[in-house]
Amino acid sequence: MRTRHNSKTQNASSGNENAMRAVTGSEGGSRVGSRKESGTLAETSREAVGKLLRRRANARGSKGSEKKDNPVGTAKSGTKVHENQVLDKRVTWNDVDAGACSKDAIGNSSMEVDEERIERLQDNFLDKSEEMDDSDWEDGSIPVNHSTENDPESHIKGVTIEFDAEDSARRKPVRRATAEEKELAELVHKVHLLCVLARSRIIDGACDDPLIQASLLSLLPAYVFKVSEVSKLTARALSPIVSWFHDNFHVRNSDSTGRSFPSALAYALENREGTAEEIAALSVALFRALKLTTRFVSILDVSSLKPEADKNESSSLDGGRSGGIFGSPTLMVTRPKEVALSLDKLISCDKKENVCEISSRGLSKCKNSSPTSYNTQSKKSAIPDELNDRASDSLSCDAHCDTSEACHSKESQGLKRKGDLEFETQLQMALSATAAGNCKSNLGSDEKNLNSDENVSSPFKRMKKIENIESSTSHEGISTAVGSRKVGSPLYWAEVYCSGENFTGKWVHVDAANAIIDGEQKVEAAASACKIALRYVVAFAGHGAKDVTRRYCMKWHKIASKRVNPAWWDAVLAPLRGLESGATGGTMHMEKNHGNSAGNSGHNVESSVAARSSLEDMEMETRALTEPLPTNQQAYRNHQLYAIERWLNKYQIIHPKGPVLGFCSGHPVYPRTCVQTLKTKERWLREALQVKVNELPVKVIKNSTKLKKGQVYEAEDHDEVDSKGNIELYGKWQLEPLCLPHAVNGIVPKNERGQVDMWSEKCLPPGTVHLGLPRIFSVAKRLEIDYAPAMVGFEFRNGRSTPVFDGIVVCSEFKDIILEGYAEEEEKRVAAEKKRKEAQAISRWFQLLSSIVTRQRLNNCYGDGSSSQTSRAIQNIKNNESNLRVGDSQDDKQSQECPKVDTRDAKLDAALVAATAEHEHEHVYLIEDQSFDEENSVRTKRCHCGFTIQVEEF
DNA sequence: CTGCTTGAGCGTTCTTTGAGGGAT
DNA sequence: GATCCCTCTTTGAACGCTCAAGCA
Repeated sequence: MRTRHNSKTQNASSGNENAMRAVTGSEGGSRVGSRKESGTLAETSREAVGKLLRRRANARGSKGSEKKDNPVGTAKSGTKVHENQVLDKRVTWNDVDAGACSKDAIGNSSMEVDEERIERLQDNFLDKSEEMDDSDWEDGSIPVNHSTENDPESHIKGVTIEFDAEDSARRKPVRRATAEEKELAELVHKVHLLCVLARSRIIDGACDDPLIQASLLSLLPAYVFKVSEVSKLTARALSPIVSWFHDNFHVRNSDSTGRSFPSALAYALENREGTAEEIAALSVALFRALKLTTRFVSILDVSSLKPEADKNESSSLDGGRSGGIFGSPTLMVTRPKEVALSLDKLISCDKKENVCEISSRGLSKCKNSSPTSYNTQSKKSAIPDELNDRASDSLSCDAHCDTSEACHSKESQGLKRKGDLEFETQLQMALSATAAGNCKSNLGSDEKNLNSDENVSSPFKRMKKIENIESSTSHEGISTAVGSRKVGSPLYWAEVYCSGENFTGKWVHVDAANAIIDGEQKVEAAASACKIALRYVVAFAGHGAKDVTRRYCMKWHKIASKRVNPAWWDAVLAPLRGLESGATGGTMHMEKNHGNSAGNSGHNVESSVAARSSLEDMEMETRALTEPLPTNQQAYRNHQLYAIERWLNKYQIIHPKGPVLGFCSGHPVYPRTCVQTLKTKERWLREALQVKVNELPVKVIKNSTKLKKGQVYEAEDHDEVDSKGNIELYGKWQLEPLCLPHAVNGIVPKNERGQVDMWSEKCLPPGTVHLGLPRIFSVAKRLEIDYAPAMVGFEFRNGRSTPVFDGIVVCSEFKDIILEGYAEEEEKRVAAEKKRKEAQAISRWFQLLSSIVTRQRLNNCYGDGSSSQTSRAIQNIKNNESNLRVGDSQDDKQSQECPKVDTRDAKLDAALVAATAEHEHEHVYLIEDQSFDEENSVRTKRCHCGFTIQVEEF
């Protein structure tokens, strides 16, 4: 009885009604039910739910096969049941939604569900439900909603569907993003990118605020000032200032005060604590105040370029973030509950030589000896305090600082959020991946390692346990990993130009908030641990920007596909790049240093800036060209640098076969530059290239296209299936420039079809010209000059491809003659065309006037009420005509209702209106009232009512 | 958990050179 | 009878890219 269409209508039109009814037990759905042929929706739902419950009771354990061997009824009834499930799902979601307003209805006050998210889920579901087949319906257990147990009817009406996660995952319909969705995602990505770029420029601008800088300088102890006096700045020299900054400024739980960024920065400075963004900005401001060439660097964490990516994330990850671009960590209003957990753990274990560690001793000393820093934190909530403690402890690499203890300490205050656990696990993983074994010296014993191993697993297990607990309560089908993602992630830092590094100078990564110097290699791992896509790392200075992703990204091939079209991105950054290089190169400090370091006083500022910029570009280029070989084969499919033969497509080949750069799963890896594209002879011809004599095809592939009937017969007759069934391909190295036969004796060399294929100008036979003019072939024909139609391509018309011609090809010597002839011909043609049009116009006028006269005569003879309509129509035509001649700008409606005439006499106007309205007036054109304009051959006839008509006389 | 293989879905690219019937 | 002009059935198959599932 009911069809899918029915279901959709209900979903779309009465979802809320269903929800209300389900929750409150009201009769809100009766209107919907009345649309059905028999039974209300409620009844149908009840019946279906009952069936479902029976089915589950009878056939539990055969979820997958339920559809096939439905024990209840026919396929039709199966559809019916599924449909009710759909309705019930909506009911449940709406329950949740409604529950946000009236918790008592649900009785589950602990349920924290983002309404927006639910709406999106509903929308997604509605969208998808339209596309789903019957096979896509999911089964689910249906416990009675206890919240409504007071209502006797609600046992059935208020139904909660318990989603079987495993089942739904297994049977999740494969739905791929459409082109439209992809386009939308790309647009959102671009807009988001621009927004975040603009935001970062604002931050960068705020870092230049002289007041902020002066305030920071006033706080600075004398010993730190030395850094500004160093002639050849090195990363190590930055250590004291970074240490001081780290001790005095803290990342705190953000509050959305809604301040503008500059005032928020001032506020953060005053309180010596702020968001990660603010603290990073303050560090940049401090460095700039010390006349260090400094950039503000940010990971532009924007919405995904792919439509599905965000959806997947949203369904499984951070609910707060998942709301598209607005949930991003680079919010205009900072997100709540940001935890100041940091990368401190990472640095503590990194013993890399070029990393300047901040001594934990110094920190603890500072903690103990300077109570001011604690005083400033007195306003903080307990959690950030504890987290700071934890972070500090971890920094000191103390045995007591491990995550397990953090867990335990946290545990003592109640259950830790699953998100925090997840994050810690991720951080642990990143830590172990990036700095495995580096802690040995501090930890001192294997026991510690064992401990740490245990600790890695411990929160993980715990998290799973919590997951189980939460899923068992099954109050919400949505992941509760809220806030787990991108917390404490490295999103902002500074880059300080150190002229004393690397002989030529170097931009050094400085994350003052986390007390990390020169930790550029750790950014990727840390970002990965925090599930941040490291797609765009942009450095800002002087309101300009430069993409420095290459410096922080070791696996470019992984992110290249996640970045926007490079041409667009380059165009966006083009105007900013100049500003940035201008700002980072023009300081006195730099000039002095460069002069000293280069030891060449002849260098001026501009050249040094250019040199610095190009050196950095070279550095990043070098990184691009020296990317390590991927270890998995898939990565070679579209790798920009490397290729393996296996992933080439049918028109590609490795030539020459060398050098072999390495091996991946036994496959030799070649440079991508060795990949050559092959084409057929005909295809090369289009590029004005021909295969050299005696060259054999480098590759032969099967022609899989089906031959037409005639061709098949022909092929069979001549036994040429093999020769025709293969496609011979040639490489570029087998080619030479196209050498077409020269035109001789005014004869154009043609192909077998008697034409010239004009794929490009290069395809033109020597001694000929292409005249791409319409109808020019007739001139050549008339002048008896040899020519060939110029075919410029194909187009599909009426289901088949047809050649497209554009003019002709003739020998050069006839070009002028033909063009002259063409000009004459065109002149004649234009004249003839004009003549024809005039004749046509005369003919049409004659027809029109004859018609009018005839109608008028008939009207005079036989006119009565019946003809009034025609008469009115003629009248209107006349009136409009007269209006047009007057050039009145009034609109049509007005001209029809209140026709204007040549004369402005109001009385006549009124008379005309009256006459027109009553259709009783008959115009009379007296000869003495007529005038004739000889110049234009126009005769103007006037009626005594004021109506005029102009007639063209020939 | 990661990487590989395989299969499927979807979008893009490539293909490619009339015939018949009515009017003039 | 020759020639011109208009309309008809407005492709569809292969390939490449991407993703998900299954497996090791």
